[in-house]
Amino acid sequence: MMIDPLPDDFFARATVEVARDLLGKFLIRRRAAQLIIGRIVESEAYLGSDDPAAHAVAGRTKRTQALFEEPGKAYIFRLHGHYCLNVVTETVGNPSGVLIRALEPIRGIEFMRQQRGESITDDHLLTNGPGKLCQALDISMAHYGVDLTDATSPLYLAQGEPYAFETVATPRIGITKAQDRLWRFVIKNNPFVTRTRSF
DNA sequence: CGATGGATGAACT
DNA sequence: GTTCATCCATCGT
Repeated sequence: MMIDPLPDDFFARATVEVARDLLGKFLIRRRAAQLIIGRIVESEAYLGSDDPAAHAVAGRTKRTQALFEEPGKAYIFRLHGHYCLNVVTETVGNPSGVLIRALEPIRGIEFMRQQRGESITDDHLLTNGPGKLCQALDISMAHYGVDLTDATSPLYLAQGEPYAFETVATPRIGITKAQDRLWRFVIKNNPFVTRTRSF
């Protein structure tokens, strides 16, 4: 049950709602016989229109191609030498998505340590950032456009197990435009969220 | 074809 | 609090 994938219609909704509802869900990386699992504890919504901070403002390019495809697909981009993972939302042609910013390691933590480097001794640092979690789960451009609603994919999203928490909305991190919009969502008091930056 | 600039992370003071 | 290594798609020439 906890590894049943989320259905298509979970993602074919308003992006801000999907971002908030993804908190507590499981991100699952299938590698051979092993499942690497993290609980989503931080997310951000990026809208296809009226959002100056979103990649969608660049229009349909080779980089943003996946954003224009079906909701539930993976949109991955490279930034400063790191990968970042998004889930496509809304409808085909509406280039919206949710950035997965932090995970709480659930299963496969030894694999995550190997991926992140043996110098990482504090488990809180394994997956508390969009680039870190991609490194920890071995997510790369090989997963660009994969179906995150399919349990046979190397990467997908699942309901997870029951988990009670409070949600907090804050401004998004690392952007210079539209900083007034409270489209970052975190699980209150969860130690695996990213540190907030100052500007 | 060179320049630019990030939805970052790590290592500093 | 700060700096800086990082990569490549995109854009200007």
